[in-house]
Amino acid sequence: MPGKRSFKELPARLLAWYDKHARDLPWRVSPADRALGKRPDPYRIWLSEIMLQQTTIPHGTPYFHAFTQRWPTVEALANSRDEEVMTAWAGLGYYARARNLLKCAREVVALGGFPETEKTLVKLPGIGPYTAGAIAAIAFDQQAAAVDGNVDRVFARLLALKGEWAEEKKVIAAEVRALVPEKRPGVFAEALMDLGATICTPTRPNCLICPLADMCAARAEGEPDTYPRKPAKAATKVRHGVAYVLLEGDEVMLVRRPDKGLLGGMLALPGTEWPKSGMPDEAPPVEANWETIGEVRHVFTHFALILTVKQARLTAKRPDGVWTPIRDVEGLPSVFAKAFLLALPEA
DNA sequence: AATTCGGGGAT
DNA sequence: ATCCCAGAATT
Repeated sequence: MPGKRSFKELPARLLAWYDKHARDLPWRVSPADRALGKRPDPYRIWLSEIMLQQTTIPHGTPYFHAFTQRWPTVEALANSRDEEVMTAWAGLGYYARARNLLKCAREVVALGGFPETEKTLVKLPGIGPYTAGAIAAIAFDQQAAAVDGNVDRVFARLLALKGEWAEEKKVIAAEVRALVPEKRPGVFAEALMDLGATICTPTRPNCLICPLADMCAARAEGEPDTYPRKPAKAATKVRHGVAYVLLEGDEVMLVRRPDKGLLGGMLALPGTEWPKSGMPDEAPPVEANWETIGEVRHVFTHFALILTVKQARLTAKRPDGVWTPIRDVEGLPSVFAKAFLLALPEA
């Protein structure tokens, strides 16, 4: 049995591959343009990294365009009202990211610009180990590692890691840190992610065209797609709730959810709690002639929700709501957007 | 170390 | 149905 594989040639091999096969993404500077001295805009790199946390590029990209058009600079974003940013983020999910985005923008402006090192970046709200490394490397050419889900998968296979996944991830982080080249560390970060996204894919990796195939222990074993070996996830349970569409004239009553917890800080339809078991036992927000207009099924990370939607027309507005003309409703998270659509199918 | 936190697309 | 996605913050 040979000893631990050497990845001495890995960085050069990977960079050569990337020079030819880099994905063209809106926030990126291509390897060719980098060679001409062009540098990415730290604001755009930061924004894209936050938006793409646990989010696919097809889903995040339209939001990236909308944000950069509306807020071209971190100063513009920092000066925006919280509600505008939450509305623009609606539908993208993980709304703590949007709250932290604004906090971070304001801290960055107070600092006079983005800090340039991993150590300082990671102190900012919404920036964790991955994002700090990615920004430091990609935007500031720091010799930092950016270990995302792609990179975890690539190295789980290169090393054929079979142990407990939480421990193996630490092994991977150390391995990647040791491999980051002095020159073009940002390009190296992008290249590793692209390899995972386009060749070393979760299912059916295309080892035949992989530039690292000869270094890959999982490839040598013959079943690379069985890596990484992650623990099984718990089954998602079902919860029930009721959402209310209160109409008065041509306006609907919305509410602003508190900053903490699920859908924190977002606009919503008023409704019951969603108890972990059983049916909600709360009374409707007002006495009215409630009509059940449908049911929405929506899957969150930890549970599935069956939301009964009831509608009533009032003759006087409740004072504690955010009354909004029906045609102007925007900024609802997906579950409430679906529910509202039941009431206003033409909207 | 485990849990919370969204949403949509691919398989 | 299950897994995955340029993960971070909280408990």
